[in-house]
Amino acid sequence: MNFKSIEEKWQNYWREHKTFEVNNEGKHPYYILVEFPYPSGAGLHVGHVRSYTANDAMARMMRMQGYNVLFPMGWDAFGAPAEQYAIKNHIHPKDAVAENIKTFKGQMQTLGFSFDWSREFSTTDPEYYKWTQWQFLEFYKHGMAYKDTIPVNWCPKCMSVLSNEDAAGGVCERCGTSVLQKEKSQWMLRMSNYAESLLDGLEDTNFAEKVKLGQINWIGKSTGVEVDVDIVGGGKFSIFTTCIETIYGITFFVLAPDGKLIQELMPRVENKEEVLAYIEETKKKSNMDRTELNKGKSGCLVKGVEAIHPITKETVPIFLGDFVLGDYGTGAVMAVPAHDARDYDYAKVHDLPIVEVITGGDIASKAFEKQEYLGKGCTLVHSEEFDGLTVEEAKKAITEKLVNEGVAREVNNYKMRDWIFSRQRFWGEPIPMVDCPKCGWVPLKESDLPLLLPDVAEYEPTETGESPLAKITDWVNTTCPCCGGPAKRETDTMPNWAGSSWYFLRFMDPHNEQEFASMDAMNYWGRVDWYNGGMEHTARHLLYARFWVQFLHSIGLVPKSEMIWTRVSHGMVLGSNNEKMSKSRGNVINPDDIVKEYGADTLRVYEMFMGDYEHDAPWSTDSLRGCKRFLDKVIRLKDKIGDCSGYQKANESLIHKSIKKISDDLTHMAYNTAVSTLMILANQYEDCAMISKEEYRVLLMLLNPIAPHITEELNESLGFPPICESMWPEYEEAKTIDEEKEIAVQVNGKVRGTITISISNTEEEVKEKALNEENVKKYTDGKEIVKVIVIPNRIVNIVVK
RNA sequence: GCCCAAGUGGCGGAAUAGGUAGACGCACAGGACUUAAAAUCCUGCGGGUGUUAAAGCCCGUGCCGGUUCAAGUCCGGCCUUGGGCACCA
Repeated sequence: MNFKSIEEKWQNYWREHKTFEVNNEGKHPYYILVEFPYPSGAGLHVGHVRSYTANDAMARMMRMQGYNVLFPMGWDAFGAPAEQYAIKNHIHPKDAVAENIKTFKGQMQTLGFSFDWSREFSTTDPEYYKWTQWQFLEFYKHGMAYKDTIPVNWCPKCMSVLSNEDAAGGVCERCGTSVLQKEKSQWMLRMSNYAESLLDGLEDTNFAEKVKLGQINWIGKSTGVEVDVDIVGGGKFSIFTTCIETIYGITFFVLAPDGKLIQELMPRVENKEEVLAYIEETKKKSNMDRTELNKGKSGCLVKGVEAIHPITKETVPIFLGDFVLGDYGTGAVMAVPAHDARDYDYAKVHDLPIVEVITGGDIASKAFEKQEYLGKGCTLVHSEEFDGLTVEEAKKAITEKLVNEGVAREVNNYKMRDWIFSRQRFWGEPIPMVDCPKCGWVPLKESDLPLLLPDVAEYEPTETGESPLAKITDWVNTTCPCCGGPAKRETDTMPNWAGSSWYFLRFMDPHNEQEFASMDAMNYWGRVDWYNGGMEHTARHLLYARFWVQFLHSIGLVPKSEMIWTRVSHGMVLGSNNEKMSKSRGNVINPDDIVKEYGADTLRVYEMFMGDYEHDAPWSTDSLRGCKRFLDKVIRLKDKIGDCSGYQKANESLIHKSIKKISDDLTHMAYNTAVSTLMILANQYEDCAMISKEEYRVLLMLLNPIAPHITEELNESLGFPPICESMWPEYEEAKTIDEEKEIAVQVNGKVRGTITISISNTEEEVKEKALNEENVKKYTDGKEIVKVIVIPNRIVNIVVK
């Protein structure tokens, strides 16, 4: 059989019959979403094929089960690679993107994915990014977007700001360059306002546990106490601590060199030169230096400014140290070297006293920290009236005392910061804001959206790190939407995560010109029922998307605060050498080559069969050939069709079991066992002298979601209506049970034989059969039978003494 | 350092609720068909022991213990490998 022409034939059939296009009406809406790709120049990866096939199989089956399945596809096409490519090749990114989309879409179509192409869009379409800009203005109008000069993650190679999420680990997500800190004026979204709500909202989702945990860790909530500390001679600052029980152990305070506090204190500082030099030194260090290379605890004493201990009122010195971060907590910490490893190291380096306030550790050698002392019944010392209390009692009592005195508050802090929303790039959504010398920052009028990207010849960032848009003066110079006077446009663009933060809403209503999506459409679909994507997006895309939705919900623009119900992830397809596929490793498999040589159906079956969907799996062309053999066998089975009313009984229970198993597996990501069940069924048919048309068709129907082309072709050749227009086979529970079954008989937990039982056998009958089994008798003869355990339909265990 | 996931044949991997460990496939070996090759079909395939052949027996799911009639699965303690976070007070 010529798979190429069969595949084309059915792909055309589906297109012409609009088989997979859905309306926003009808019973049982179900929204299956697989992350839309960034259409890179490399084309579709076999990894894409794995997740698309899996979700396609689920979508195809559910359609046949009567669901109105929304299974859309689009393009996340803004971003650095397109821009880099444009710089290199001097073509407009939009042309490069159009070319890549064409390639991707063509590849997807040759693989037969049942996407509803009538809903396709790209984040780079003005009709789409108009609404991304519109939503940014909503953030702005509700005080959720603001401009601030802050030290930001700066990639010197990309010459752009990175969000904390993009700079995880202190290196640029794109190019791996070590990230520097740089003061820049940036648009920010107040994501930290939603920290608690993003934690709580996880309750309203069905995300995989590891995804929830990933988000919880990234948000990084810690509960503690903020304490005011008076400064000798007037003034005060605050510190945040989760270990208030150690407050009597304070021997110094440490301020962040990049924080605002030290700047305020500067006039009173006696060793200004030394302090300023240290601040400068810190700025020059990249994140890497600060974390990896600099655990030596650098810092310097701030002379002339001393603190007063909040309880003992003793005078305590203040230091600077870059292990304290300016943008976490209050940018200042109480240092208790006896009970915190960082403080301990700092004290050792700077020769400061160490005072033990919790018993049980060995302060002479190292700090006795909370993870060691909590919950062990350790008690306080050197802590005045709190001496003798356990750590847990003291935590409560000291907090109470300070709160009552009005010098402390219980607070939560989060590692997650506000979202840095500016990028100094060309290829992104322009931020629709205008800077007017009279009116300040003014949003564009809604009627002026979309604010289009201009056509330019150069895409390189400027030498000062400004966006290439800054060079286009006739675009930059505009009039103020407020006063009409001359003003300048914002030249930064939005990060690549903006468009993907709400695309799943647009798919519900992709052609709406009045709204980003109508409430009716969103109410109809409800939410994304099933969202499949990579684990690497847990702390970024998925978090941004949830934040975006929660904000839109808070202003009444989306129906639910969580618009994504189940989130699952897939494993990678590795090279045959078990390493990540990459050009440099020379282990890349191009899906086009496989489709050409083996056909789309074979590739689809293989990728479903290759292993546990959620885990990485290495590529094996040998195994792929095995899947080709399986499909060939299915084709050959057609020759066995005949009149065989006498044989049908033998297959009946296996057929019912197979329907049950595959229906179940395709919705539980057990694709590999679904394929093996199909193989078992085909093997069974092969052992039959003849099979009926109907039996054969069940196999075709069950295999169809995974191998849609060949099954449609075989089905048609038998004169049946197309599978994609038929109902999914149903099974009867009663018929999934075997009449007869072989079960094991154990003696003292060791298998000594097997017996064949029938469903009509009573427990007594089963017991008797077991006791009479030849080999079993060898082990029971002359022994006392203590008891016989019969697990119906499973096993018998005879306990002897 | 902290958090998560995973360790099962030569390989990818199966094993609902604890109930015959190794389904299904790959690779390999032997055989059939063929002038030959391909394709296809049959047989074997964890280790050891045993036998003309079998039956049978012993060991076996990273390691050490435990619970149970019964442990790949549950509990305690380790080891190893991936992944994420990392001076977050």
